[in-house]
Amino acid sequence: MPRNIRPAPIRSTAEFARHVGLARSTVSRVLNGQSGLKQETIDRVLQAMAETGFSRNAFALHLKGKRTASVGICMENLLRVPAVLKLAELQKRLRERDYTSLIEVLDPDGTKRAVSHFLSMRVEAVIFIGYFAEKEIAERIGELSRVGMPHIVIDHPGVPGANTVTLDRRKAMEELTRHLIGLGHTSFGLLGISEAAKSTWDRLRGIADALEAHQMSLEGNTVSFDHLFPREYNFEFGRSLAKSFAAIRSRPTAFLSLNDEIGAGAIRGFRECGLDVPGHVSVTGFNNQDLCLVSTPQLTSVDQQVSQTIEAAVDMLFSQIGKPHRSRPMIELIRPLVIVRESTGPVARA
Amino acid sequence: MPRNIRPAPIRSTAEFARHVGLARSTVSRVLNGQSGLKQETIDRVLQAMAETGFSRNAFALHLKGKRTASVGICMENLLRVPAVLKLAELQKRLRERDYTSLIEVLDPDGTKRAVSHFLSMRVEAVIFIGYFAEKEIAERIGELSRVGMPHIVIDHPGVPGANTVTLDRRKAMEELTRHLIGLGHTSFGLLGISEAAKSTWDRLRGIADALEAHQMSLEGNTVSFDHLFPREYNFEFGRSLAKSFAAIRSRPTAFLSLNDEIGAGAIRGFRECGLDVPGHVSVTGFNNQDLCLVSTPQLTSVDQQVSQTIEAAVDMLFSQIGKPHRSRPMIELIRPLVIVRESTGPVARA
DNA sequence: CTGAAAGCGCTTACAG
DNA sequence: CTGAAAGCGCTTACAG
Repeated sequence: MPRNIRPAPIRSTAEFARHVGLARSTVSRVLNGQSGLKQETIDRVLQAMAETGFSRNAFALHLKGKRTASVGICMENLLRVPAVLKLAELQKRLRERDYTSLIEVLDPDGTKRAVSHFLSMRVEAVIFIGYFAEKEIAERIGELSRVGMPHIVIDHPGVPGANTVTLDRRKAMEELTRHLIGLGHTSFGLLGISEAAKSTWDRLRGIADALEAHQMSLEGNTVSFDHLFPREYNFEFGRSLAKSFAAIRSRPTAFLSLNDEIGAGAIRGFRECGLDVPGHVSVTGFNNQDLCLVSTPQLTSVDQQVSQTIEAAVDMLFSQIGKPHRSRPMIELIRPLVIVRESTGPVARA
Repeated sequence: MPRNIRPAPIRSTAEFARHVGLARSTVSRVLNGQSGLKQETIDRVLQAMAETGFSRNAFALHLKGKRTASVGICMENLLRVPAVLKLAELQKRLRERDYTSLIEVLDPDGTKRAVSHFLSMRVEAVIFIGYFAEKEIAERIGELSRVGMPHIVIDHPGVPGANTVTLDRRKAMEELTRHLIGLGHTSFGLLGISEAAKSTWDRLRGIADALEAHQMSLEGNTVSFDHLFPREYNFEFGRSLAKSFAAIRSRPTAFLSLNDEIGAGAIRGFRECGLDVPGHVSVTGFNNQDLCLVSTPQLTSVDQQVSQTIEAAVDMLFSQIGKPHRSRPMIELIRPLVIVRESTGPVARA
């Protein structure tokens, strides 16, 4: 059956040159877009490329010394929507600069293997997106700095020595808290935000900033029930917390959540207990995901400004590639945007 | 300042062998885990690796003929949550088999460049996730088949000649429609599901299947207002459609949506017009995303069964790698799971 | 344009 | 264990 006879694929420029009837070096020159070639020759080569599906072996190409024009991206496994948007945006911008990207989606403690893969692939830089195990990422940054490999850490603030671009979560929480204080609130419930989780330390500071500016404090004006439930940081976690708060007498009038899922869950929980949002209690989320719109009432939240974040990261990245290594890390904070929706309102008159 | 003097990174096994004080071939044997080496030698090499951060040049490694043990993944740009879950799950399972993955996140019509990149990187297979431009992906599959490159298409049914794993969306819509018929509904509004979008053809067929089994038909028992709004397929689209439906007299009593966002938007739209869900109208979503829980009432939807899908895809993939090319494409349909929640109920008594 | 040659960084027999 | 050698598939001068 002739339809099943496939010509063996061409595996090298030598073979390919023979097939086109040209010298190996001539083919090579065409493929590298060098000048001084007859148009006819060029066309012959390109047509044969299309016909045979031949493609040069990238491994030989880069072995010969050609830049790989690639960067490695370590992406935290916990794939929430904002992280994914960042990845897509990042790859788009890298492609615009003719860079390819190697992506590894991994557990927060799986960076070692990924980075060594990147190094063996001779990437020109390494990017981390997400929140990784503190010790691990600090080690990786140390290793990369030691060999002078450019790097960026996106959204994991506080890694020693790391070039970092991150949303100013402290500022975000400060603004959110100020918004609530402006509505008359003086007692705050914290949902999933606590000193226990290292990654939320800066948010707690932001809340404190706003409180202290109005002669309030974390100790005196915030309450947490996080210890009552397993830390799932999802809709059900928020719902459970809300039900616990609904059951007590001297309940806070405003609630700040770690993320939108918890916030939406809290709204649901309060309403199931007969409390009106924002009539009786105000609730905020974080991340400004689609589900803020889906919630009833729609959820006040904080936008991550993905586009600005990635733009800053890419700029910072290319300020390192091909330049001498700088010992001082660069740090850029992205200004958050508070989106006020229906879930926050004036404190209820007693 | 000595702290700024970094030793120049070691760039080759030759240099590295000199540094350790061993022969190049000995180092090579250690790195390849060959037998017949003194433990002391092995330890010396491994320790020096750790100290210097040396890693073999992957390009030389694979040029020499070592399998790349890599697959290329083309990922549609339109990054919805289920697609991302698939990506993460896929990469995890590939890693378990010691495969690395090259991922390109791209526009539905950008496959050509990505695939040629994969081929030049000598991947052992190519995977497509998402819905691509019909003509483009058909061309790519043709090219890949011609050179005998294993491939899988996930979630784009109907590509000629393609090895395909996809959720049985026809079956899904049939079951969802049967669920509604069982609740007494006989008049259905379609939100974002129409013949116009090639990608929803199979869902329309599924609805027809269920209707026809009960002496109903698409023509006689379904209505669409899709033509009144720009096709955004998001929350606002659903909300606008619902408001249009709310305004008419002989309104359907059940609504089938293209996705969860539209379904949630429809619920919101109906409620804003004073209609109770599911008291007056029932609404369904598709994809079973987190936001189904956030919606009030919670949204009846269809789960994509990501884990089963990826498992089937990986199995199908490895049934091709290293085996002779088969001319008959393999096709596997994944059985969907209807999740009934609060947004669907008995038809209202007039 | 052609053709022969060197070299990129590896691995893998091979003789010692 | 060492050391010299061949070869993977490319590019890039170089002489013709």
